[in-house]
Amino acid sequence: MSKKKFSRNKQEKIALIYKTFFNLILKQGYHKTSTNHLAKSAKISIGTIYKYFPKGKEDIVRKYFEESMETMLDREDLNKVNDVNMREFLRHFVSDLFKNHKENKGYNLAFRSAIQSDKTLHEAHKQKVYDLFKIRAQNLREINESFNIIPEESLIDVFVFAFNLINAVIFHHLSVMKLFDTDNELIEYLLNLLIYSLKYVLKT
Amino acid sequence: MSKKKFSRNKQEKIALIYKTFFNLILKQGYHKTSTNHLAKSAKISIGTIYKYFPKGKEDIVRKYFEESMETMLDREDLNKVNDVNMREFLRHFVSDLFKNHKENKGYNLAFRSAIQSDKTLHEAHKQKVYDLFKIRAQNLREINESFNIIPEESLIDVFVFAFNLINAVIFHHLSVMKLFDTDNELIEYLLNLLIYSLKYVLKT
Amino acid sequence: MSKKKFSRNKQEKIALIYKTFFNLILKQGYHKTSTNHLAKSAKISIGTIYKYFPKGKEDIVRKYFEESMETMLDREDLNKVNDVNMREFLRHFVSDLFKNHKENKGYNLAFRSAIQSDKTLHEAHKQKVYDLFKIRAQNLREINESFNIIPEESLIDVFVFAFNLINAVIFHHLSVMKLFDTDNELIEYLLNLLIYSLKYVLKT
Amino acid sequence: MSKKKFSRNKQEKIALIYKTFFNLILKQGYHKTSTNHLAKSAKISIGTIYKYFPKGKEDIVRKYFEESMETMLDREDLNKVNDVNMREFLRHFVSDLFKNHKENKGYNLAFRSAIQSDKTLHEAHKQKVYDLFKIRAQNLREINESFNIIPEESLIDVFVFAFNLINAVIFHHLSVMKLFDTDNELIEYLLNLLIYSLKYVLKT
DNA sequence: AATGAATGAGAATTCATTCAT
DNA sequence: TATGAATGAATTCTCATTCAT
Repeated sequence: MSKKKFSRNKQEKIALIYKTFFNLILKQGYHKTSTNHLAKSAKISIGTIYKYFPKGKEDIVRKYFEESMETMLDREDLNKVNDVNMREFLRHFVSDLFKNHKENKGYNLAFRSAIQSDKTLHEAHKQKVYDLFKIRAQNLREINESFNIIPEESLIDVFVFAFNLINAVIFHHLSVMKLFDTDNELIEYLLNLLIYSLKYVLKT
Repeated sequence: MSKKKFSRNKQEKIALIYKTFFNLILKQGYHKTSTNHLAKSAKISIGTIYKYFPKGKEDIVRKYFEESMETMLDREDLNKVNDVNMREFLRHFVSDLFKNHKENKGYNLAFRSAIQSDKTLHEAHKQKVYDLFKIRAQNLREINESFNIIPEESLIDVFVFAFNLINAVIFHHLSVMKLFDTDNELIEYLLNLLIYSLKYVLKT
Repeated sequence: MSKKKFSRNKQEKIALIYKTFFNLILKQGYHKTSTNHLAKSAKISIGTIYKYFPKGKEDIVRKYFEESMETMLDREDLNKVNDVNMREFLRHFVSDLFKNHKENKGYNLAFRSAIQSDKTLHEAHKQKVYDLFKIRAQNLREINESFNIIPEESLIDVFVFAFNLINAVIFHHLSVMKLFDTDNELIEYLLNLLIYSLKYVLKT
Repeated sequence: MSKKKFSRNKQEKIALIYKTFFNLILKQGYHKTSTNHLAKSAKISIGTIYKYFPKGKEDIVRKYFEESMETMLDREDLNKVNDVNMREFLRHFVSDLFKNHKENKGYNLAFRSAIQSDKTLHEAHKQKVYDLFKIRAQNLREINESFNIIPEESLIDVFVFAFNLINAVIFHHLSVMKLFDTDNELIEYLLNLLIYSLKYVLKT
């Protein structure tokens, strides 16, 4: 019981750190948001922050991304792919990204801001995205034979590319200007964009 | 005459600062590039940098932005559209953005970083982009009647969207990995992407 | 308990900063005493100084002023005047100013320098001095009826004048050359100066 | 002719430098007034300032004082002293100081501010005052035998002391609060103060 | 586990002064 | 003589990170 309670406190504190940190980034930008400032804002000691995130700011951004991606990519249905529901699979992919963005709009804006401000972070993020899609690509190739025609590297590259492309559109739609009347319209558009891109890049 | 010489030196020095700064950013990222470091790299004294750019790094980015935006807006060939070949016009648009990105990668990185901690710059940038496309949209509507069905505002929005989308793809492509064998292939892909997006959003 | 210990260290550290700072100023003058130099001298990190005095040198002077003025205003013996011995009261006044000057010479030097570039501080100082003498003047008028002929405002003005005059003499005496063999001689001289000035200005 | 013209230009430029410099000090304080800032304000090149004042700010303050003192002390009547007109001699001394202060109030305030902000300047000023009164004391002792009773050093000290005392009162009167109804009243008061002080210090 | 005082490398910035033109 | 671009040492100040309590 005490374990659970501690763990809940821990989770609450981490959530508070994320929330405060990303809010500050949104207000002041990544660089001007210092760990000390974050500690004061969150009314948590700087020591506690370094306990959960030993590498400081970088760790906060990194871990936030890992957590949000891992929950998203752990969906069961994404692992059931066959020829018939390939389009459906991609639709899920797009739709999940969109949902995640929509639900965590503020966080994701701040996250983007952080990544664009810091080269180390940017590189680390790129690597993480690559690693995540490597696992996914390997999975896909195990499950669905039709993917074996494509070399693993290419498959990963295409996923990464698609991931970034879709994120860019969603980001633009959510924060710059709304171009689509309904969410479904946007998702349909993104899906077509994705399929076209895949076909183009994979030359099929 | 002596005045001219001074003024030439001044321009050369400013050009040197720009060049060195954006190269350093390319290597190390924006916030790891300090003004002192920049001075050493450019073999210029720190005082000289602060003479021309009193607010330091932010000023360098902002002034380069102001200067380069003027040239961007003045490009005659892009503002003169004829109805002979719409696809050709859009290809120019894409190809130009691509060239610009390739040539100014350091600047673009710097700009993305600088924008985070400088809301005025951010707004100025958005405004400039909007103005740029307002002119183009008006041009298009004058020359090609089919655009008159679309309200001017929507047309501008779509262009801004396309601009950001293409920038995102190019940015991603350049910094992450090469999915396209040649630049022309990428441009062709982007062109199709753009045309598809325009059609979709404009519902034509 | 741990809190108390922290708080004691904090006060000790602040006291150390004051002491070191005013000693350095005595040796080198205000503007040649840099915060880094101060940190090294006090064997304290520069960060600690900026923790307690976020605006650096100006803050050190200002905070010391605020703290010391409170003590100065709180001196009971000076605020209790009886009519037994007016001359004795004025001697206290002079002697106190003299002691204060001798003990806080570094601070006084610093203060004079700091005031030059800080109008708020200057005004605050003038106000404090005024308030200080307002209380004394009121006291005097309550106790000694002969002062009731003089309007309160005039009485305060005369005190402020005397305060500044005596400070000027002491300051000059301490920093330039010794014309008086003993401190008591100087005090006696100042007392006569004061009494003569009061008589002259008040036309009594 | 050309020589005269140049020389007039030079004098005008020097006057302009004094005026601008002391105005800036009055506004911002001594330290915050940089030579570069001064050059811009006076619309004179920084090189020109360093031509006339090779040691920069320090030189400006120093030379201003020397010039104003030398004109003041060059008065003929000051050199005609005898027992009878000793009081008259001192009255001249006081009255001249007061006139100088009144006519150059702004400059003198700024000068005071400069000296209080900079130890080197302060020391140099003290030395200069000492030197000036040394010459004067020697003069006096040559002309008027009654001064020979007093050792030279003491005589200088007393003059310096009196000079500072009177300056302090005048400064206070002119810039802090007016305590005397007419100038003559102030001068009479100062004269008495001076005579009393001299008597006290010289123990005669 | 939690705290927050303390650290100090290093970034930003100023300014007196020089010197080529 | 006059100019003002250029210099760089010295200063102010920030912030990620550690560690004793």
